[in-house]
Amino acid sequence: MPSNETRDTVLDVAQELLQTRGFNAFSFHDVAERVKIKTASIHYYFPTKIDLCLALIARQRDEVKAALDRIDAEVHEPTKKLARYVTLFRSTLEMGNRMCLCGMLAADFETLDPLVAEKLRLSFEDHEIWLKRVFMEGKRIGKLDFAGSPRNEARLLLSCLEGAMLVARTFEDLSRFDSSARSLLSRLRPRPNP
Amino acid sequence: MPSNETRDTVLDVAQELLQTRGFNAFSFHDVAERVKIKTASIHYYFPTKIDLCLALIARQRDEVKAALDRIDAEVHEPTKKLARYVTLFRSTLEMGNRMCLCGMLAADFETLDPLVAEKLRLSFEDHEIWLKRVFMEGKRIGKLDFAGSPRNEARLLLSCLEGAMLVARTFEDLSRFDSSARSLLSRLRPRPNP
DNA sequence: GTCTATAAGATGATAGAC
DNA sequence: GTCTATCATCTTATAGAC
Repeated sequence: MPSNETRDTVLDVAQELLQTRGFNAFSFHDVAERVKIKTASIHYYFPTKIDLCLALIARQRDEVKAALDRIDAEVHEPTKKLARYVTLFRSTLEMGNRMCLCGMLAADFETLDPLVAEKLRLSFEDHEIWLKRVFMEGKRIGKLDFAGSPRNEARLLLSCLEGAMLVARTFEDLSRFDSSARSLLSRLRPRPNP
Repeated sequence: MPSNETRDTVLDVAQELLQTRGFNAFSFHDVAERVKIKTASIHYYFPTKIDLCLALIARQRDEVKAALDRIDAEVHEPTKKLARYVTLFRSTLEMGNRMCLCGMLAADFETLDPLVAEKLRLSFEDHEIWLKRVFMEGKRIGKLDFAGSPRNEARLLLSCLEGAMLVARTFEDLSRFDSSARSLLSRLRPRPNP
C-alpha cells in the first residue's frame, strides 16, 4: 500500500477546512500553513484545487464504504444499524463542529466543477443504497415501520441528518442534533399490534 | 416608506447570489455586473460585505414574519399551516435551485462575522417559535400527533426541510424535496382511535 | 519532493472627481 | 449617487533551482 505522509496530511487538513469553511473559503495557503509546507508543494500532489477536491471525495467514499461494511459485520438488527449510522454523522459534528463533507459540497453545489458535482451525487447515492437495503430488510422482518418506499425513507433520513447537522452547527449545540436524530429513529419503531 | 430602487436591486441580486453560491463565492463585482453599476456604488449603500449580509438577513426576517402572519390569517387548521409553511421552502428551491438563505449561511457559519452569526440564529429561532406554536395548538386540538415536545418537533421539521433542500439541490430534483416533505407531514397525522 | 520567485487575475475597500 | 482610479491583499497556478 502506497503510503505518502505529506499527501495524507494535506488531505486531512484540506478536509477539515472544507468541512468547516466550505470549498470557496479555504485556500492553498491555509492548507500549506497548517501542514508547514509551501503552496507549491501542494500543487505537486494536486495540480488544481479541483483535483484536491476529487481526491477528498474519493477517499471519503472509501471510508464511508468501509464504515458501512463494518456496521453490517458487527450488528444485524436494522434498528441498531441505523443507530450506528447516525453516530457517523454525530462524530463528525463532534470533531470541531464539522459539517458532513457531502453536505458542505451540496451547499457549494453551484460553484462546483461538473465532475465534482457528479462524484458528489454518487457519494449521496452510496448512502441511499445502503440505507434502502436496511429499510427493506427492516420492513421485511417487522423491525421497522414506515409508510413510503424504502428508497424514499432512505432519502428522507439522509436529508434530515444533513439538515440536523447544518442547524446544530449554527447553534454549536450537539443536543439539537441528538434530539432530532432520536425522533427520526423512534418514529420508525413498529407499534405493538392491537 | 423610503423606496430606493438601486439599493433594493442590489439586495435582490446579492440575495440570489448568496442563496445559490454562498457568502464566500460571490463578489461585489458579481453583483455590480448584474445590477449594471460599479462596485463603488455598492459600497455607497453597504460599506462592507458584512453590512450587505446583515441587510439581507434583516430584510429576510421581515419577509418571513409577513409570510407567517399571512398563513395565520388565511388558514387555521394546523395541518394546513404546516403545508403552507413547506411551500415557502419549496418555492425557494423552484426559484433557480436556490438554497434557503439561512441554510446557506449555516453552511458558511465558520466564516461569518459574529454579528451575522447571531442574527442567523435569531432567524432560525423566528421559524422555531412560530412552528412551536403551531405544534402546540395542533396537539391541543388533536389535529397533530407527535411524541416529543412541540419545541423539538419544531426544530426537527425545520432541520429536515433545510436538509431536504440541500440534497434536492444537488440532484436538481424537486421531487426529492416533495417526497421528503410529504413524509414529514404525513407522519404528524393522528391515527383514528381504536 | 520541496523550495523561491513570480505571474495574472480577483477581491474588498477607499479617495476624490463629477 | 455614481463614477474613475487606485490600493493592498489574496488566490490559483507555473517555472525552474536545489
